[in-house]
Amino acid sequence: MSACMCETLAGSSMALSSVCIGNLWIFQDLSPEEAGALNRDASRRRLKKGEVLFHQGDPSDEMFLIKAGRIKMNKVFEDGSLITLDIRKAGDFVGENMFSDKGVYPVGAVCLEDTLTCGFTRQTFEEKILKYPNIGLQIIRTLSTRIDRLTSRVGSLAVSNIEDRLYSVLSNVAKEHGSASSQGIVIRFPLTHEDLSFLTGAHRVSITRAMKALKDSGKIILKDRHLILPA
Amino acid sequence: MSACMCETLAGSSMALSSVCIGNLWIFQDLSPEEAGALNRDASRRRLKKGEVLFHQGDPSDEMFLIKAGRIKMNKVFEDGSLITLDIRKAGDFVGENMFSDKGVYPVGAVCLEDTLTCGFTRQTFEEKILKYPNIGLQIIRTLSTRIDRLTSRVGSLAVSNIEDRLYSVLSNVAKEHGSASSQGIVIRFPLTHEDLSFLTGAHRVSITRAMKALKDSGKIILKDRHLILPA
DNA sequence: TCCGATGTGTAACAGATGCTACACCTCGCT
DNA sequence: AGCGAGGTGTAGCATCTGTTACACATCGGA
Repeated sequence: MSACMCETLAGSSMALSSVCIGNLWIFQDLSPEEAGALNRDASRRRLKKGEVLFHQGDPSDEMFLIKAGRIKMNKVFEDGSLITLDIRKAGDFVGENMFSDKGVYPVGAVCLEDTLTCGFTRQTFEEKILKYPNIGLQIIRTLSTRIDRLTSRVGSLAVSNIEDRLYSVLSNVAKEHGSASSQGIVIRFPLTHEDLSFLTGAHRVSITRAMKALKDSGKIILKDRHLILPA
Repeated sequence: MSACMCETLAGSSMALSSVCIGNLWIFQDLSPEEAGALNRDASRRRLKKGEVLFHQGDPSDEMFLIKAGRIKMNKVFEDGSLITLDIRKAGDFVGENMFSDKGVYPVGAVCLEDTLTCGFTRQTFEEKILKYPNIGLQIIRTLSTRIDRLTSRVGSLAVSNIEDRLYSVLSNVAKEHGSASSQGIVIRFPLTHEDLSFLTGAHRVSITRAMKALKDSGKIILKDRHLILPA
C-alpha cells in the first residue's frame, strides 16, 4: 500500500499534489506507525467545482490539506457584501483558524475546481503537536507565512486606484498559482471578472474597465482565455 | 526579587501590564529555573512616543511582548503610500512573523505612547517550544487569533463607503482598546484624523467629513477629546 | 505669555467609481 | 443546430472621494 490512499479516491482524472501525510514536511517527524494511523484517520472528501467545504459560521474543529484543486476563502459581511480573501491550491492548508478559540470558521471555503481534501481534527493535531514539538514549530511557520500573506493582502486592498489594485491582485494570484512561460507568468485557471471583483472589492463593471486599461497598456496579455503577466 | 525586572526599569510613572514572563499563560509550563533564565535573557527596551521598535525590512529575529504602552504596525508600499495595519497594547506580542522564513519584518512598529517591551530571540523561543510543546500550542493559538483579526481587518477595508469603513475601524479599536463607561465604550488615547486616515486608507479631509457625519448621526460622541461609541 | 507646530473644520472643483441598462459573445447542453 | 445561462464590453449619469487651499483651534515649549 502506498503512503496515502488519496490516489485510489482521486482516480486517474485529477492531478494530485505530491504533498501528503506520507511526505509532507510538517509530518516529517512522525514514526511510520503514527503516520500510518494519521493516514487512516484522516477524512477525505471529493468536492466538485462550486461545492462548499465549509460555510462561514460553521463550528470549526477540522483543518484540511488540499490534495488537488483550488479553494477560495470568502467572507460575507453584515450588510450582505462579500469579499474573497484568498485562493488556495494543492499543498496548502485550509481552516487553520480552528486553533483559535472562537470555535467557528470566520470565512467560508468554496471550490473553484474539482477538489480533493484530507481533513484532520483539532484533537488529532494537538495530540501530535504535544508528542512531536517540531510539528508545532512547523505549524507556527505555516501560520506565520499566512499572516505575511494576509498582510500583503491588506496592502493590495488599501491601494485606492482600481487599476493598480487589480494589477496587484493579479500579480499576487500569478505568484501563487501561475506557471512560467516564455512570455511571462501564466494563470491557467479561469477567473471571471466577477471573481476578480470579489478579490479587489470593486464593481464588476469597473473590473472590465480596468482590465481593458491594463490590456491596452500591455501590463497584462489575454491569450486563449488565459491571463499572462509579462515578467 | 520579583518575577520580572520590568518594574525597576519602568519606574513608577508607567502603568505596567500584569502579564509578564512570570505569569504569562504562554509560559505557564516553564520550570521556575527556566522562567528565571528566560527572564534574565529577555532584552528590555524603553521607547518614547513616536520612537520606532523596528523598521519594515529590518532583519527579524526578535519578537516582543508589550509590557506597557501602545504600538502601531505600519506598512509602506512601493508607491510611498502608508497604511496602519493594527494597533497593539500591553499584553500583546509584536513581531510574531519572525517565525516565517522571510527573515525581515514585513511591517514597521512605531510607539503611540511611551512603551516598554520585552524581547525574545527566535532561537530562544524555538528551544523552549521544542522542550515544552505546550508553549508551541499556545503560540499557535495566538497566531490563529492574529489571523482572525487580520481577516476582519481585510473586511473593514473592503467596505466601500468611507463613513461605514471609519465606523468599522473605530469599533474595532474600541473593542481592543476601549474601556466601558455609562455612555458606551471610551477610547482613552489620542487618535488624530491623520492616524485614522492611515487606519482606513482614506484621505485626511474625508475622515473629518465622515467624523462629522458620525457625530451628527449620534453613532459616536466626542467628549473631553475622547471618543465614545454608544453601546 | 507668546509663538510655532500640529491638528481640525470648511469649501469648491475635478476625477474616479458605482450603478443601471442593454447588446453581444461563448460555451455547454439538448 | 438551437437554446439558455453565464460572462464580457460599452455607455451615461449620479455620487463619492481625492485634492488643494485656507482659516481657525489647540497644545506645548521658549
